[in-house]
Amino acid sequence: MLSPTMENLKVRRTLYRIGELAKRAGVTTRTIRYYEELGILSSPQRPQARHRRYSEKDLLHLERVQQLKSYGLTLGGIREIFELSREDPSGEKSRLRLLIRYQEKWREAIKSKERIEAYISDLEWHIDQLERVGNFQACPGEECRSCRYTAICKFYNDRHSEE
Amino acid sequence: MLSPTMENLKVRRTLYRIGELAKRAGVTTRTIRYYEELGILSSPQRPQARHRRYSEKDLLHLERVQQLKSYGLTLGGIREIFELSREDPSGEKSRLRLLIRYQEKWREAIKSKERIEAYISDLEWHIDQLERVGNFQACPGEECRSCRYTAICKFYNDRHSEE
DNA sequence: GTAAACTTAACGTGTTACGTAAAAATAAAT
DNA sequence: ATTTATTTTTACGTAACACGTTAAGTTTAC
Repeated sequence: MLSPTMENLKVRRTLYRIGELAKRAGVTTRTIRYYEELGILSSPQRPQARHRRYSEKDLLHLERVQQLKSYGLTLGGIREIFELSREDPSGEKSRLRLLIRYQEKWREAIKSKERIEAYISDLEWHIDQLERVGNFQACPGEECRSCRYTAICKFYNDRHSEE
Repeated sequence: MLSPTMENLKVRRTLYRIGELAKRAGVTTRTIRYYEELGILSSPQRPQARHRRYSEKDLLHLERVQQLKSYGLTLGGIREIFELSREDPSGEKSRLRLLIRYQEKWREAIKSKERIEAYISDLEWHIDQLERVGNFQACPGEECRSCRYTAICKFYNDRHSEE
């Protein structure tokens, strides 16, 4: 465990102003202030309550935001994730609540994944159709009756097999 | 092949006005007109150039829109898909162009899938942390140095192992 | 012939993720 | 001690998205 003095030196050596933090993270200062406003980045220390000063840690947080954004999360979703992280999981009860909320997010993500997998299957059907020369079928369409692949085609077939 | 007369009878028997089509598809009339405006649904026939009349086929198209929406596509993306479907793939050249564009969409979808899979892994890491009682690590954070799971942690470790 | 449904046109809404001044204060450089 | 650069807050602007909501008139159904 490092002494407080050493930690302080270490931190103080790498204090950025907002412009430099922005440059390092590849965003604008507006973005950083906006994230602070949304509660995504915590308000940094300000010597004499003036300009913001950022540490290496703040840079990491900002990069974590970029990473979560790359997953396709909105800023709202990212804030929720960060709120989870900020919760104190020391008590057994709060740890369990936290676990449950992470699991909820997991289930949501699994659903998104399933949706996109259905879309991919759909596209693959079209690609397969196109690869068999001269056998292309539009979906939905009159020509598509023999297809049992998608829900729509199934619906179409069902409706026309009545009567 | 059915005679034109029979086809006409068949079609005429199932002509909907916009309100009924909306009810059947579970949308509002505004939505239907909006889709027409965007070129997602083609303009339906209008006897004496007055009110819109929709066939069973139009209902299928509308349901196809719902399906594509359920995949997470925007209306813009759906329009693009429909534009592909409308292209005539009879010529070898246009069939190939069509194939390529579908493959582009496929690659995009695969990327989306990869993004969400990364997010799921991320969540699973957190859940795993929480399931080991008393061993929770925030990300990013001081406590997280031992983690080699995410890019951020790796970055964090790299930076602090210099010197 | 009256009520219900439809027509177009156009403005409104709420969310998202910032951009872009403006005017004043502060920090850095010389 | 200036001058210059950067940062501060406040606040209006924006552009896409997917419709909602009048409004005022027209058509269709009963």
